[in-house]
Amino acid sequence: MIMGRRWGEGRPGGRWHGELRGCGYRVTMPRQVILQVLDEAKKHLSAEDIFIKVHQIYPAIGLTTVYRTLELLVRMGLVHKFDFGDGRARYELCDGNNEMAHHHHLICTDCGRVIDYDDFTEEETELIKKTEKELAKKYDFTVRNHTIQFYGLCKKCNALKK
Amino acid sequence: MIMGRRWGEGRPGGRWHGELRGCGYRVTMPRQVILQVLDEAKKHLSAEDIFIKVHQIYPAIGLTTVYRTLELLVRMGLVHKFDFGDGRARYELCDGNNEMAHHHHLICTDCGRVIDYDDFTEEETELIKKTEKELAKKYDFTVRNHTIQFYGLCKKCNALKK
DNA sequence: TGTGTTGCTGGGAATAATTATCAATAATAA
DNA sequence: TTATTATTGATAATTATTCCCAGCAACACA
Ligand SMILES: [Mn+2]
Ligand SMILES: [Mn+2]
Ligand SMILES: [Zn+2]
Ligand SMILES: [Zn+2]
Repeated sequence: MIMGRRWGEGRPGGRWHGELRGCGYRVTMPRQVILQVLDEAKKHLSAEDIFIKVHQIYPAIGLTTVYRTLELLVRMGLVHKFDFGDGRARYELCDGNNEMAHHHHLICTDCGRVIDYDDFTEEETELIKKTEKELAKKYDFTVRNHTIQFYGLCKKCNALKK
Repeated sequence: MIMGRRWGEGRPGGRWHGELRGCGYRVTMPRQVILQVLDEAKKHLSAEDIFIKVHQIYPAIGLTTVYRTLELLVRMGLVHKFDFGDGRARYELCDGNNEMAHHHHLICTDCGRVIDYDDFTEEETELIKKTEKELAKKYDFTVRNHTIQFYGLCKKCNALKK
């Protein structure tokens, strides 16, 4: 007797089968490929970036579906949506078991460069956890995630100012 | 002999005379009124909110000028620009000597409610300062300010889920 | 206190990201 | 396999923000 294997298991985008079904959503090709693209991405992508990458794997994809799916994944808490101030949203898979660890951002207000930053000190991680707990208690607010962004001037723009 | 008083001094929007002139900018009515409105605001306003309020004081104002001025003030570091994920930017006067102290945000991903949060512990404030210093050194990045936002479910939406 | 320079403004048009519509399609339960 | 209905994709619509440019006004310098 062969052990049953759930559909999509082992396939790049099929890893999230359980997550989707668990929330009562259907496991469709667009959803799988979008998740696969997000998973393989090493940096924050815009909706259009994602559309282009998905299109190479699954040409039938529509831009609307990309937006719709991203919104869904954000609601599900699987994806982070960021705004770096350039008029388009960026998306990153939340740190699960995968590549991209949770990180914060340094954003240059001059040239728009974004630096990912994830080598937190023990102290930092600890304090954030503690703060979240306190906020939860004080405001009766269930914290699901957070964004921390530092704005200023990057190395290059700093030099240019002098 | 009467002590000279700089133009606009004492007037609500004239408080920033020095800031503007110091950067080589002209002190115009739109700029003064926009700053006055931001100063009197108790909460984060959208560009349109600001336009409407300014319009009551200075009806000749144009929406374009509001956007232009806000961009200028953000570049000058006098104003904070936020994105709460509803498609429109929000603006708050940076904590100077004035009303609104520096604060962070709790954002409900369900209903969009935004809670201002500014009763930091000594520990929190300290760590942020320390982190900024470390980042400055490590990435050669001049930190000018930061945003910290916690996403999750507010009290009301939490109750509704059950 | 005039006057010239030029930074600043306002209205309207243009742009571009995101959403809404809706008939066709395909995932899932029976 | 078949029925149900969530999901999709093309297109149109929306909407925040930016561009453009002729007229205006702040202010440096008389
Ligand atoms: Mn990132
Ligand atoms: Mn606020
Ligand atoms: Zn830069
Ligand atoms: Zn809520």
